[in-house]
Amino acid sequence: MPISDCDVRDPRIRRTRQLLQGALKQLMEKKGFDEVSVQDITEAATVNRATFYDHYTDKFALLDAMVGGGFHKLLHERAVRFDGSCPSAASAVILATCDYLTQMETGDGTCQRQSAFQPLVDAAITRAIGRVLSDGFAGSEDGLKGKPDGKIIAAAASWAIYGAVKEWFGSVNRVPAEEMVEMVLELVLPVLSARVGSSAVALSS
Amino acid sequence: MPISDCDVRDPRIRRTRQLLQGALKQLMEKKGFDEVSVQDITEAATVNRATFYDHYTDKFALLDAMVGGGFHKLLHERAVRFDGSCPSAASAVILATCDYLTQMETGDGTCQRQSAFQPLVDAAITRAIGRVLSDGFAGSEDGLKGKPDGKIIAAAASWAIYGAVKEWFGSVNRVPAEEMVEMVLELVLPVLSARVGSSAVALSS
DNA sequence: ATCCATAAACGACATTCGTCGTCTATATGA
DNA sequence: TCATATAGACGACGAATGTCGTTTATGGAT
Repeated sequence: MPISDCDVRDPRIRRTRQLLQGALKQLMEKKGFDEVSVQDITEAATVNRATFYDHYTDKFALLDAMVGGGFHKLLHERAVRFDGSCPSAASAVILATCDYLTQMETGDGTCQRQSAFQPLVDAAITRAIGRVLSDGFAGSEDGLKGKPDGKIIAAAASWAIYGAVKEWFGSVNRVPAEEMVEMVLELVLPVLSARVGSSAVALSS
Repeated sequence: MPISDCDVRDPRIRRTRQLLQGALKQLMEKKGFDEVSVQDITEAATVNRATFYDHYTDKFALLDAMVGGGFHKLLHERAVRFDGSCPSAASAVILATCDYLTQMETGDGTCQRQSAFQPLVDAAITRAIGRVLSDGFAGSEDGLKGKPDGKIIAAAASWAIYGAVKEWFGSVNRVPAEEMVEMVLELVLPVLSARVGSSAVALSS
């Protein structure tokens, strides 16, 4: 009984997925991700274990959906949109990334040092950032000679943003997020402007 | 019987790990990563299953070590070193990334569409790139006011490089690697130069 | 050549995983 | 309201996982 398509209109599907994601989120407040079994999740969600596999291939897929969905929701709540060029929209994306990582922080040091957890989170968030940026580069699909197209730029920029923010987040004595946003923006703006930029970027020291 | 420290000098340890990595690599030429069980690996490696867990917490950790080690080996073979500034060393890193992703390509469409595989690979390679770049920024640990320090820049740059190359690799009708290297270099150079760069980067169109 | 530390082999264990078929409950449209 | 399609519950299954404790074999140092 695999779920037919991706018919999110059916309230039963939404309900079950919400329950599963909620259960995982709740369980992760006390345990590490890989100490949580699918049984634990379905038990806490009052959902049959077999039903879990109707929705997600494994708990990694659930985590992915949860993180990606959560970050996307945050962007939506803040009405963040990237208009293709650069100005404050990029800042909003960067700040959202900082905030999301911060809000995801677990209580004490029982934190995540597992094998697959962090990479999954990284991938989910990076993908979400990439979508926002890609959407910004919508119409201008110009594949001009030698110029990187929008997809490459969006990929480079989104990964750069996340990499920088992750590094910031992992550092001791974190600088305030607003300050970090400025630094990252400074780093990433030239990347986002590369569609029209000159090839040799001369920087004054 | 967990392995004492990380005493790679003991030939027994090196032998076992090499066997395990070789077995996984070999098995992945025919099966997808998540279709390979730990049993399969240890069987092919003629290593006891319990011994596997003396070396790696799970097969994800093995994959991580394999990919990270492989990429690091490639860089070492090519004597790639990043001297802190920018010139052709960055190109070498980018090209190596292109080549490594290409060489990792599996035969046919039985490819990797699993949940945790790609993120793990991404993380391992990104980390390896980050190490090279970080090493380049060794001595100059200047935390000047408002300026991003070397770690942030290295993180942003390494993630940007990998994100761009990954996008390139996933695209249909791939442009030649050399051409890609140029594009990525153009995108990333301003990031790498940010330590001394001015805050407002004006680009002529 | 001998001794000691330690890696690897081995068997066994409870637990979890992923999948299956069947039956019940619920949503949607006529 | 009723019919139908489909999601969820349930029980069961073989396989894989992760962890033991014990025994054997190997490497390095004296």
